[in-house]
This record gives sequence, structure tokens and C-alpha cells, in this order.
Amino acid sequence: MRIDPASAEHPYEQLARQLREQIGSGKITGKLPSITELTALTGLAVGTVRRGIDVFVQEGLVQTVPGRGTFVRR
Amino acid sequence: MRIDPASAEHPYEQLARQLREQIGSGKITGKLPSITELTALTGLAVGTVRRGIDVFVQEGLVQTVPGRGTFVRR
DNA sequence: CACCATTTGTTCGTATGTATG
DNA sequence: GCATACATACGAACAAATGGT
Repeated sequence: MRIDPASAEHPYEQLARQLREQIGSGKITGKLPSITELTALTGLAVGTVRRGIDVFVQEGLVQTVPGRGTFVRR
Repeated sequence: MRIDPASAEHPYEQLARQLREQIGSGKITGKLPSITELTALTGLAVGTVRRGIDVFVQEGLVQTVPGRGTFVRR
């Protein structure tokens, strides 16, 4: 889960793409890493991580539950 | 265009609702006030105004053009 | 062509609120 | 009550696109 700030691809897009790959390949099935964990893993800010995850929420690929986490829809 | 921070309705939701009313009633037809103008009009932060407008972008009600502005789709 | 003002787009770091367990 | 986790908001900064001078 490495983010390159200098890339032409925006950090939130890189995050979304990398998460999508891990979801698609089945590496992530149930619960996604928490936003706090993702900020630690990526070095990104909270808002940026949210932005990346929002992509999936819009698509209906994941479901977020306050106090619980973010889950891959199946 | 008044926002009440103490309301149960979030500021970005209040903004979206009020803009929607003005669009629906035909008070706003072409270009929306710029984000900078909306922050001045509402006292909200840039990000919050963006959030409110994003609602319409998602819905396809408006179209944003970098360097130009935000326009009501017709 | 260069320069500049305007406008949207993204990111940061922090704070507070709300829901869950 | 407390820890965890998502949700919203703030203020600031910088980039990129547009259009006019």
C-alpha cells in the first residue's frame, strides 16, 4: 500500500485503485482496514483516505457503518 | 442563504437544500455562485461548500467546469 | 506571447460529533 | 464509562484550467 505523491494519479485515486485490486483479487473480503489504519499505512490524511473510500461507497461496492467499519458488499 | 450550525441538519445539507430550492424555483438558472462567493454568503468553509455542491454533481443536476464555474444542467 | 484574476480540484492536519460494542 | 470507527467541519495551501489584458 504505497502512495506516490509525485504521481500524476492523485493519492486518493491510487488508494482507491490499490484497494480495488485487493478487493477484486479476494485479498480483502470482509472488513476494510479502518480509516485510521489506512492513514497510518499510506501516510495520507483522513480526508484523503475518505475520498478514496467514497469512490467505493458511490459504486455500492462497500458499505460503511459508523462505529463498526467499512465492509465489502457481497 | 442562511446556515444554522446548531441545526440537526448538517451545514452542507442546508446549503444543498437551499440551492436546490433556488434552482427548482428558477431563481438560479445559468451559473451558480462560485465557491468563494458561497463561502462569503454562508460563512461556511470551502470544503463544506464543495460538499454541498458535490451532492448536485452526483445527481447530474449541475456540471462543474474548472476555471469557469458550476452550471445548472438544462 | 506573457501575465494575471477567477474558479474548480486536491490535500493537509486538526477538531468535534455520533454510533457501536 | 471507555475505546474504536465513521461523519462532518474548519482553515489553509497549492495545483490546474479558463479567460481576459
